[in-house]
Amino acid sequence: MIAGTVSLRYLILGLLAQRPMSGYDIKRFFKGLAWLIGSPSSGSLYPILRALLQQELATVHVIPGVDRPPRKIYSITDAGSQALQVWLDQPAAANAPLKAFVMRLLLADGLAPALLAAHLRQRRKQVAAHLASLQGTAAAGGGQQLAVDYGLALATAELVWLDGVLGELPEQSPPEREERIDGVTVPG
Amino acid sequence: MIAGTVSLRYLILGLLAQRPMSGYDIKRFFKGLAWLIGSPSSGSLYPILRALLQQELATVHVIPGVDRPPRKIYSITDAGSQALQVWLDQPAAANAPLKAFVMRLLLADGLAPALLAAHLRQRRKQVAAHLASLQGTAAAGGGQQLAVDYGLALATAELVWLDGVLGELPEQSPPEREERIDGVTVPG
DNA sequence: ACACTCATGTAAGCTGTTACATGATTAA
DNA sequence: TTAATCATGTAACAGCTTACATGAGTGT
Repeated sequence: MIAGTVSLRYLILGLLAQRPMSGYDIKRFFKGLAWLIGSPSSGSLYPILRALLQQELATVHVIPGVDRPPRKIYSITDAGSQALQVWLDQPAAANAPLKAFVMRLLLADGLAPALLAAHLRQRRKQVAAHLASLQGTAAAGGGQQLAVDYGLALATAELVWLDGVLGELPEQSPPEREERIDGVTVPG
Repeated sequence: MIAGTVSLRYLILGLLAQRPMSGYDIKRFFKGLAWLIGSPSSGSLYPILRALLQQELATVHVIPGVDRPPRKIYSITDAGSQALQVWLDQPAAANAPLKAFVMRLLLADGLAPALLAAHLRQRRKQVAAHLASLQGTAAAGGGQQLAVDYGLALATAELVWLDGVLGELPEQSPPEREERIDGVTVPG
C-alpha cells in the first residue's frame, strides 16, 4: 500500500497547513474553486477529517457553541506537516487529473517557492507531451477533429500560461539541466 | 433512479453508434484522447459492454478467431440509439466535469449539427459563469492567486475557442434569444 | 529469454456521491 | 411559514482502478 494518491486527504491537510479551519470553512473554500477542483460533499469531507485525527495528522479544538452546534477547529500536527511535505515532494503522475496540478498550485504556493517552480516545470513537460500526442492524433484524423482541436487549444493556452509564470519566477538554482525535449512547437 | 449521469456507458454507446467496435478497439480509441477524457480500464470497460448487451442497447457479433481469442464486435441497437439520443439531448449539468463536454463534442459531432451548436452555446454560458465567479474570487483574494489566475487563463482560452467555433458554424435557426448574460469581459 | 501487443475477462478495493438525519438561526 | 445559511454527521451505493488471470503471436 505505502499510501498512494488519495487526493482529497492531502488537499485538506494542505488547507489546514495554511490555517486551522472547521469542516464548514473547508467547504466554503472549495465552493469558490468548484470548477477547477470540485467541492467535496459532507459524505467525504467529514470522514476524512475523522481519519486525519485518528492518524494524528491533525488535532481538533472544539469551541462549544453557545446554543449552537460546536465548531470543531482542526489544526495540522507536525506529523501532518511531514506527511504533506512527502506528498508534495513527489511529482504528479503523468495521468493525474488536472485537479492534482491545481492542488499543488494551491498548496505549494505559500509553502515553498522552489517546490512550486519544480511543479510548474513538471507540468509544462506533461502538457507539452500531451500536446504532441494530440497533434499526432489530429494528423491521423478520425471522426473527432473538433474534440482534438479543443484539446489543442486548451493545451496551447496552458503552455503559454506556464511559460509566463515561469518567466516571472525569481529563477533560483536550475536543479537539473540534462533533458531538452522540445518535441513540440509552441505557437508564438 | 431513472438512470442518471453514468458517463462511460454513454460514451461507449456513442462510439458504437459511429461504427461497430470490439472492446479492444474502444480501448485504443480512448488511448489517443487519454488526456482529455481518460482511458477506461478493462475493469470498467468489459462489464459495461456486458451490461449494454443485457439491456439490449447493443448486440455482439463474434468472429471466432482462428487460433486466437475470438473478437467480439459490438453494434448499437435501435433501443441503444434512442437511449443515446435521450442522453445527448439533455444539457450537461453545470457541475459536470470537463470530460462530459468533450464527450458531447465527440458524439454530437457527426450525429446532429444543430445539437452540437446547442451544446457549444450551453458550454459557453457555463464557462462564462465560471469565469465570472473566479473573477469574484480573485477580487476577494485569499492565499490562492496563482490557482485563480490559472483558472482564469484556461477559462478565457476556452471562451475564445468556443466563440471561434460558434462563429464558423452554419448558424441555423437561433432557437432562443431571450437571455443575454454578458456579465463577463472577454479580453480582445 | 524477455517483453510487448493483441484480446478477453474477474475480484477486491478505494474514492467519492446521493440522500438522508439533526437542529439552531436568520432572511423573504 | 417557507426557505436558506450555519454546522455536523451517517448509510448505501455508484463508478472506477488496481491487480490479477489467461493465452497466443511478435519482436529484440
